[in-house]
Amino acid sequence: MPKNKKQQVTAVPERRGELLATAAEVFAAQGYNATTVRRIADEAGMLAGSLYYHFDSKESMLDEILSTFLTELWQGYDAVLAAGLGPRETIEALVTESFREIDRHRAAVAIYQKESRHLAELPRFGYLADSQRKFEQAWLGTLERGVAAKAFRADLDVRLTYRFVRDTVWVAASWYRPGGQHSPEEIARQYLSMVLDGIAVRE
Amino acid sequence: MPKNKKQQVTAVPERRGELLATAAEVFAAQGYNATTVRRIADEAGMLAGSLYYHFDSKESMLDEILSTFLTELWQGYDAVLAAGLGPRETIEALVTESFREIDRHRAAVAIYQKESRHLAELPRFGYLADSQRKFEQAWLGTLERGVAAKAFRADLDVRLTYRFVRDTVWVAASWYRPGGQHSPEEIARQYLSMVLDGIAVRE
DNA sequence: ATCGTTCCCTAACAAGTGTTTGGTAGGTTA
DNA sequence: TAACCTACCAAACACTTGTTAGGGAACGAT
Repeated sequence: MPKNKKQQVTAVPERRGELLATAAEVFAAQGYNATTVRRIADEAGMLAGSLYYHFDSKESMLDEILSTFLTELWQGYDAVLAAGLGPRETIEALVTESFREIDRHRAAVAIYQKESRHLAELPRFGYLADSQRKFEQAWLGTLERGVAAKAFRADLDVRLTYRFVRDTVWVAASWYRPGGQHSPEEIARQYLSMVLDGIAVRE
Repeated sequence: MPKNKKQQVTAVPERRGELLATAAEVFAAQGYNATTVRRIADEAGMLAGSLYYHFDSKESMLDEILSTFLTELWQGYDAVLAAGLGPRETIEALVTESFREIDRHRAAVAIYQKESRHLAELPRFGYLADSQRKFEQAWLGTLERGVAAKAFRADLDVRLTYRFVRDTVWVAASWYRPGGQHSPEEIARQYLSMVLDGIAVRE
């Protein structure tokens, strides 16, 4: 029977979270493969070997960063999808939620963008592929629902539109800086205005 | 005085181009740092050391791939910008040209997307930063010109719009496959329709 | 005082990295 | 035939990589 330490009452030991945060920053800035554990340790003010007191391996750090992010992301998404909104409102809510996630997990999103494609092939990161499927289902389904309900144009290739929308939202993690000029909600508003109504002036 | 061999009459020795193409494919698929020269040599049917008959270093392969791509890109862009088109037509032409470049240099574009941010800090790859500045100037300038001419909406943050447009165009390299269902021109048409007019149905 | 736990350091390991050196088969030229 | 060039191989180099083993300082609990 495991003993309940005082520190373990908080879900994750504090130091562990700090180390994951700095690791995520370095991974995001330099790329996972280009990042050495010595670099992470440097940034954390310790030596490379000491990281292995907290983590099994470099890969398990990456794993924990990505899975933590995806878990939180789907909490938000599932709440939106379960709300029974119309297609346009669902898209608006998904976009807004996405920019909020970027605000909270900027580094993790950047890593996900760069590495998920080839990571998904590894058995350990199979949940990345699962998540991507759920993702496509949610967005594509909502777009198709919108076309059927005549809320969205029928003359656009819906799969192409899905890709454009998906990519534009998430790639924002590469330039977004928390505490910057625009709040996540403001960015979402601008983005939705562009995608829904276009940037051209209407005659 | 260097002798002019028959084979050197063609600007670049053929074998060199083949090797660069396979290197670009592997770089794009696995990332530059995650790619070993042994893997590239494998793919080319030779041994790692043999690559150094053709190239100075792994980095110089990357350099040649990216600079070749950017040179061709700017040939196309400069032609568009010099044509004296209106803002909307300029955007349309830039987008179309961009998707054509993706069609021709898919691997190079994918590499550029993934690696340019941290590569630009290296002196050797300073031209990446230069290119990015020119790029911003061309797109942002055209958008501002369009707002002034009342071709584009004035209530959108033009810098935010620039980022969205830029990213969505280039990130297409990550899913685009030459010879697929859509031609570059068709993709450009759909994309422009979305960005200019929006996906919502107008009342 | 002793024990156990937490958290880190020192020092090394084996595997993999980009790169170099010397050699050589085969074709072309003189 | 002899010299030369092209394009590769074979084998090694120095270095970096992720990871491990053993140890020890701090500290609260017993």
